[in-house]
Amino acid sequence: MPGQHKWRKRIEGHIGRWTAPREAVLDLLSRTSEHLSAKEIYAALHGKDPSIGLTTIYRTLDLINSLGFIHKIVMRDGQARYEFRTDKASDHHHHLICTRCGRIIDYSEFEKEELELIKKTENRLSKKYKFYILDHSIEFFGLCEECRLEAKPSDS
Amino acid sequence: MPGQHKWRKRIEGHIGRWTAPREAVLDLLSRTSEHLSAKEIYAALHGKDPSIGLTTIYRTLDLINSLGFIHKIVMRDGQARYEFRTDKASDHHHHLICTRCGRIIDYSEFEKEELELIKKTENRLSKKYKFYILDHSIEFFGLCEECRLEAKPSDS
DNA sequence: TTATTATTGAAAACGGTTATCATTTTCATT
DNA sequence: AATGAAAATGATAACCGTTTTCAATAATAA
Repeated sequence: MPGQHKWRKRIEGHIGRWTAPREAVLDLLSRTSEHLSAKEIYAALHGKDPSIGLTTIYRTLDLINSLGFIHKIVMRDGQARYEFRTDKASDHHHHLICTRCGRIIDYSEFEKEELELIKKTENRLSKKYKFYILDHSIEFFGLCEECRLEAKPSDS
Repeated sequence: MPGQHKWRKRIEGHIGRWTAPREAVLDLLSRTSEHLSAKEIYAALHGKDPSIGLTTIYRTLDLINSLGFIHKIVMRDGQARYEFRTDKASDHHHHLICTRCGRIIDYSEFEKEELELIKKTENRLSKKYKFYILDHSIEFFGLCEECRLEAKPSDS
């Protein structure tokens, strides 16, 4: 199934050998808007093809993360979650994270103002602290609607 | 040594029983500007008083974190670090994190503009996503001066 | 001082992730 | 298409930060 995915030609050839597990992981992540954990990815893929191993999921995620094709988010419980990175600039977004159920909402609204301030701040911080800034993250923590209706706030 | 610390009267009485380990952890965190891990706190305190256990460090950190006296940051490697929270509003700050050596730099400059935008964004996001926002975090990732001079960028 | 009950420390368990290593697969070269 | 060297894989064990368990200890109210 060559050329099936828009992202394939962008990624193939920059990733070592093109193997079934690597394609499967990229395919799965590219199709979902969820922020999947390694275990969740393993469960999904192992269901279809029991020959795939959890170790390879981790290795593949490491690889494509270090190459910048996905984005790794470390949750407050120490578990990592992953999301596909498109090549569109509009892909950039931040997160609302529910501290009770762990749900993650992406938002990319208000980007212009935010981006402007971020850039300005980056410049200033770079100079002042002689820090070479490569990336940033903005996260809001709180309760999603469902959890707010049910619950007492959890820890943070 | 009662009343020795400014923070003591703020905290004592909201923390269950006032025990030696709890005072020691609070004391240590209040004296440093570093972002210590549980292990580092354990090493420091166990050195002076070998009767203190790592378990208690974790439990104490959990307790005072959930009471809001310290702030817990989960690093990208999954390890948590903790910093004391003063009662001053000026305490609020964000982080520059070196992805190579793990060094954390606090910054609180440019807070006015940032805070303004954050508040506005919070309001909009709260409404749009019906999300009750309790906290936020802004982090910049990159290389500190020392690491930039030496190294090839690491993963992120 | 005593009784009650929270807190503690040691050890074992836990959960996500990483290292080990023998086997399998890819792919450039025939 | 067949070969072979190197890369990638999967099962297992190890790792490491954190949490649970449980009997012993210490803090507070009476």
